[in-house]
Amino acid sequence: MGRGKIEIKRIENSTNRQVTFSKRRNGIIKKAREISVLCESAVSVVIFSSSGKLFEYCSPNITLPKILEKYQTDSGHKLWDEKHERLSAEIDLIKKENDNMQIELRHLKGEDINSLQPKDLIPIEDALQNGYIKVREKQMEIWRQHKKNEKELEDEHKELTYLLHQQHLAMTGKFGDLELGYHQMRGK
Amino acid sequence: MGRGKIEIKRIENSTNRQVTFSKRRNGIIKKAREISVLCESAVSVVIFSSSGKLFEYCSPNITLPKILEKYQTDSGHKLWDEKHERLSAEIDLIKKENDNMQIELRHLKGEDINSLQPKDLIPIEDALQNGYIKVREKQMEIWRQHKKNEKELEDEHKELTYLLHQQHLAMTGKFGDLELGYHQMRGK
DNA sequence: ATCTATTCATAAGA
DNA sequence: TTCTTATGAATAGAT
Repeated sequence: MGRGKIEIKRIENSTNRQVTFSKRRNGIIKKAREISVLCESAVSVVIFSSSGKLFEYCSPNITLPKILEKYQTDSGHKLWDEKHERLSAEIDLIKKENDNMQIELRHLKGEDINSLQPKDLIPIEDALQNGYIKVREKQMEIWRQHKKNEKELEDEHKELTYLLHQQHLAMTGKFGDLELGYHQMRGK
Repeated sequence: MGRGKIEIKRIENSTNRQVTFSKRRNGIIKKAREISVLCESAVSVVIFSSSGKLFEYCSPNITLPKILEKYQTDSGHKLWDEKHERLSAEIDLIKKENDNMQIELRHLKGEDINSLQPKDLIPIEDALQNGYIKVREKQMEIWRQHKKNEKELEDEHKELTYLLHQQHLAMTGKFGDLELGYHQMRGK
């Protein structure tokens, strides 16, 4: 297609190569656009020139990430590196952990236990008893602490009342003396 | 380029569309191969037919992941980083869920309850009691079922024993008669 | 699939 | 780069 047929091998003349690149690149992208419209297909074209310049085409109504995601699932080839897999693996792991805990939690709440065997019920029962004992112990401890505080407060209150009374007595006594003296003086 | 010019718009005839797709797809991939050789450029073409079938071309001496990595750095567009972020966010979410469940579980087991307030202990206590009741109920149910089966088996056993006895009596009776007759004959 | 009349893409030249 | 144009390639429609 041109003034002469060319062999498909690297074009040695750099200028020629660049010109041909430019023309053919446009050609490919035009063709890509056409096929995506004519045949409503999703097309992605990514081209780097030998000098490293980037050119791309992607069908409308879709994005390159979406195309590549589909590419991955369809082809089975991994595009996103280990990091992606590590993350996915971690998610799987945590989800599994999650499920196990969910089950354990539900069992402790007495849910979904119909499918359990008697021997599976025993550790659940034990755990519940154990937990109950510990929670009760804690509540008792709090109660005792509360009582103790109350007692201390009461004692302190008594002490203060007593001191106040003593002080009152002392002061009354003094005032009594003063008043007494005063009246005595007046009376005299 | 064909027997007639065509407008660049969706080909309505499904068969035509498929044929055209096949021809043009080959054309594009051929062109891609040619430009990558002629101009030593890196080219990636990914095409999905409207039916979802995947076709691809990638220049030799390079891989799609490499092209896409370069694409990311050159274009600044995120292809999979976005996905990574989504995965990371998902991990965080699940981990949080996990932690909450872990805490709930530990509380139900009577662990880490020192920091709890009395009012926080109450729902835990309730849950433990509730769970315990349900587990005990289940155990009782199993026990009852077990007893019932045992009873049925016993009854059946009695029935069989009885039948066997009856049969035995009947047979002994017959043999007895025979033996009696025999001895009577011998004795005679 | 294969054929072939046409249109299209493009190599070389300006 | 862009335009021109001769020529080979691609392909639409038919078989």
